Amino acid sequence: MKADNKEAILAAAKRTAMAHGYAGLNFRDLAAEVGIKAASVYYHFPGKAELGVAVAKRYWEDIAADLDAISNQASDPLASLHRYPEIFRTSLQNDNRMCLSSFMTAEYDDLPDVVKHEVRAFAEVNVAWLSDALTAAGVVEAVDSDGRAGAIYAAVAGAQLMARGRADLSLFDTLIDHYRATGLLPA
Amino acid sequence: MKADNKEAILAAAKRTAMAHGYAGLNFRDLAAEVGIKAASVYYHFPGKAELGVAVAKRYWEDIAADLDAISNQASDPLASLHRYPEIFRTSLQNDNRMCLSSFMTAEYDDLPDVVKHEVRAFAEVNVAWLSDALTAAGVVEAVDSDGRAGAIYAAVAGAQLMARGRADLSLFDTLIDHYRATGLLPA
DNA sequence: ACCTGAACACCGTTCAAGT
DNA sequence: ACCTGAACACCGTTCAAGT
Repeated sequence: MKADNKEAILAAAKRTAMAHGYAGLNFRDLAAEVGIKAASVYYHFPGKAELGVAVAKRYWEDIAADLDAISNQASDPLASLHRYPEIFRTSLQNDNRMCLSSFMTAEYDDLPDVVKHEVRAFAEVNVAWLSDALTAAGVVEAVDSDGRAGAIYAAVAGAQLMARGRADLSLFDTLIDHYRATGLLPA
Repeated sequence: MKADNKEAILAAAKRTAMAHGYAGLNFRDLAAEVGIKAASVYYHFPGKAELGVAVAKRYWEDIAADLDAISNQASDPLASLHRYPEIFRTSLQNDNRMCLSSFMTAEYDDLPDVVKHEVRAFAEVNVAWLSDALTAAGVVEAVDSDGRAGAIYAAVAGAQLMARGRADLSLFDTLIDHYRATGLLPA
């Protein structure tokens, strides 16, 4: 059990940050969830900034793995693109949680610099994946792929935020449908 | 000066909430900004929930007035629609602040119910305005205008969030350009 | 190596008391 | 009507001490 406590803290922190943000992370509650004392958390993470870094990094690594899985499973780049919104849909399905990175982007002004870097890394991972898929699918010229990828990422993140505000998963699906119908996302 | 303190608190709270969210509002700092003691703020607002309601309500009222001004100044509905992103651009221009409602939507799980209602009102005001403009401009059938309006609102809010994360106003403009190029926003 | 109890400073909030 | 001082509970953090 001992060696797993650091992992358990990270997992609990990830769930908490996806619902309450960086500001919502606190060592006492985290410790209680894991079954240790608040002071013990400091053995694994020297401070809140370092915990924040570890959580945000773990988050984009997990998403990067999910995106990889989509790329590998999909029959072609267009099929991959079609599945992209699933990443954000899954969070909403999980008790109306949201992208940890979107939440922390809102909290930008209150984030330690080291955490900011991991939050940006999440956006970069998403944009890079989308950019590759868009180019491979022949949806855009390679020169324009990053810009279009950013637009898709921003729009899908916005759709997740709006759907969370109404606690309505079907609204997310409707918004994505509209992105497809208007041509932002390939149909 | 006395009668103005409530107004001064609201103004300071609005600025704070646009940078640090509902969680970032605190009576000590607000009081210091206004030049009174923290306990005095409780004379004007019985608690944080009531302050949150007043701030969120004031926020969407202000935006509703801005939207009205756009409608009245613009030569036609299409010109109105073209100016819509200005609303979100202005916040970023103001020290990289963001839409108070987007921030609070992220904080959804930690919001008192009364505050949630005002946050939803903001989205409704925006969607209703967009829906009217879209219909009047003949961009969509009246039946589809609400869905399309929601998609535009979500996408523009997402663009603001992403641009804030990079503290880069020009990124916001680029994203909006892409929404226009792909057809989500009328060109 | 991993955990804990006890303590500190700080902040959100309350409230009885002031003018 | 409007404001304040003093207090309370809570949280992030530290650290000496435990096994």
